[in-house]
Amino acid sequence: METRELRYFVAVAEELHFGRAAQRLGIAQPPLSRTIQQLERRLGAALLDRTSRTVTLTEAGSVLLVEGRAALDAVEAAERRTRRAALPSTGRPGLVLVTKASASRELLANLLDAYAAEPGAVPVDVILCGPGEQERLLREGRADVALLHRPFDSTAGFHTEELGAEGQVVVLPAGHPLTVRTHVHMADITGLPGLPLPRWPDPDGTYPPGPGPQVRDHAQLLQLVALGRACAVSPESCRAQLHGDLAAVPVLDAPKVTTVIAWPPHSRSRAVADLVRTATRLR
Amino acid sequence: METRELRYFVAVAEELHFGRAAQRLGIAQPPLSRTIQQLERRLGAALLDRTSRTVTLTEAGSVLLVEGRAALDAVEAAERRTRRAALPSTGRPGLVLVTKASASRELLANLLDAYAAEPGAVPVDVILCGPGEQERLLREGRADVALLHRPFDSTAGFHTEELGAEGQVVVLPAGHPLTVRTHVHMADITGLPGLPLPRWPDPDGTYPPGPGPQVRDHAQLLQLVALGRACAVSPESCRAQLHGDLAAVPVLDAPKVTTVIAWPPHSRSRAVADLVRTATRLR
DNA sequence: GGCAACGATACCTTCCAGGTATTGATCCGG
DNA sequence: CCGGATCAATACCTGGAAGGTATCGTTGCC
Repeated sequence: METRELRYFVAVAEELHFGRAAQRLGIAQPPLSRTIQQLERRLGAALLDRTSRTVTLTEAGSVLLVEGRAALDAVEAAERRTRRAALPSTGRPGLVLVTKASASRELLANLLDAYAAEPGAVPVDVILCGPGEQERLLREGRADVALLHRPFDSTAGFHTEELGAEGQVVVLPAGHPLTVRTHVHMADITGLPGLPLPRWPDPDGTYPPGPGPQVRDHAQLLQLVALGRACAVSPESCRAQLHGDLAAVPVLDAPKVTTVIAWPPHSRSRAVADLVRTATRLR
Repeated sequence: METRELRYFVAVAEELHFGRAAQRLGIAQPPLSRTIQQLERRLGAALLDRTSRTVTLTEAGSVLLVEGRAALDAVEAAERRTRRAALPSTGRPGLVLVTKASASRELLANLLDAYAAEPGAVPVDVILCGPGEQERLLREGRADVALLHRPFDSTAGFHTEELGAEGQVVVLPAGHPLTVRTHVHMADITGLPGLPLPRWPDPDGTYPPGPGPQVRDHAQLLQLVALGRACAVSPESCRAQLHGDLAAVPVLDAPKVTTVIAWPPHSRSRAVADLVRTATRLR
């Protein structure tokens, strides 16, 4: 199977429309039809059910959509990492680390400082991104290591080392009645009148149905809390980012949040290994 | 990047010889040279340093060798899983489970029985293979789920659930002086006169240097122990496979062996999910 | 029933993958 | 120091496949 065929199939499977898929790929529709037919013949498997009005995925087609995306990601990662490895080493980012913008500044700073002090340390670029994006960046080879937070982020398919665990707090508008408490339980905050928990986007960018405002990142969320439109359950370390309008109260029975350092399983880079070792020593 | 280019590059990188690589690929040498040149131009990176006598990998080339192999595995897995999904469901293996031939028969039997009793269970094919092969089968899409044993097997790049842990025993020829002991420590058995620990092959099939006989699987190993040519440290559960010529004594300070069930991170299969759930309930 | 939408087919053109023959560089034995 | 052997690169040719345009056949819909 060639990546060209995979790209074509994924486009059709996502659009479920040969014309639009062809347009997206920048080719005419007939060659696209033909390529998909060849692919089906070669695999000995129908991938799409087409009437002259609708296109739907067969069972085999859904499998190839999922597996094919993963394979394309892997190819893209190989290409990107190779390109990076070929850049002149002066000034090239030796390592790209990705983490959530909302993550603990302290842990990250400690890690970067400690690593920089290691013999043989290379320059580290830090990418801050919204929740859920880190895994994609790591899979696509845009980053070498990530700081993830279980159970929010999935560590699917990566090597990981745990760096630490912390409890969670509920973030409330300053002056809210609950802020006088030394601690609360989950039951105290689900269904607080006027302060629903927010909804985060699914990996595909859509929001699950239900009450609560839609948020895209942590800054947005804190803004909404300050406005009295939501409350939030967040790791303790976010307290460092709270300003006067916000208050935090520990939630005793909220799940512990584990910070892990994650990297692609076949990484052969000495820099990644050094950084991970530094991180685990920090613990 | 096309998979054809990747396959060609990997062949050259492994052979470090254009002629042999071309032969292995079943093409002539000139088109191979040209394809690699195109690839290098497109990546903007030298992958190979060639004098007219020797070929060596550049830094970027080593990166592409590792990443490219992973990408090719992913493509192959996509292809194989799609083909499987297209087979007529009557009699088709719904699930392929791979485990070491030496693994506990009991756990596997319990798991298969419990899963078969689930509503919606599909037929499960079991592949037994030598140590170290499971990860490859899983990565290449030849299997859907594996039973691995930490710390022997790496769980690199898979989702896992722990199923249980066990201690280890030393397996000795019956009648060996140590067999009268109720337990031993590692120090008692490293350097037993005439009974060295065996050497297992590396992933590439070669053996590390050193003393001790080379073994390829557990049956070989037990044979060697029975012959009085080696001793072995193995998980407790292997006792079920010992016959009269062999004896086992617990090793108190040997690392615990954890049995885990592992599956590819993007598996969307309900059957895999059901099997994993069954396995964790068994625990 | 006619029209619009949409995938498949037919047919042509271009380009590239692959083959053969050869060159050019380097190592090595004498 | 020379001649042959080795090995990658170059030159050139050919067939097939990828892509384009025009058109057909089916189907849903007003």
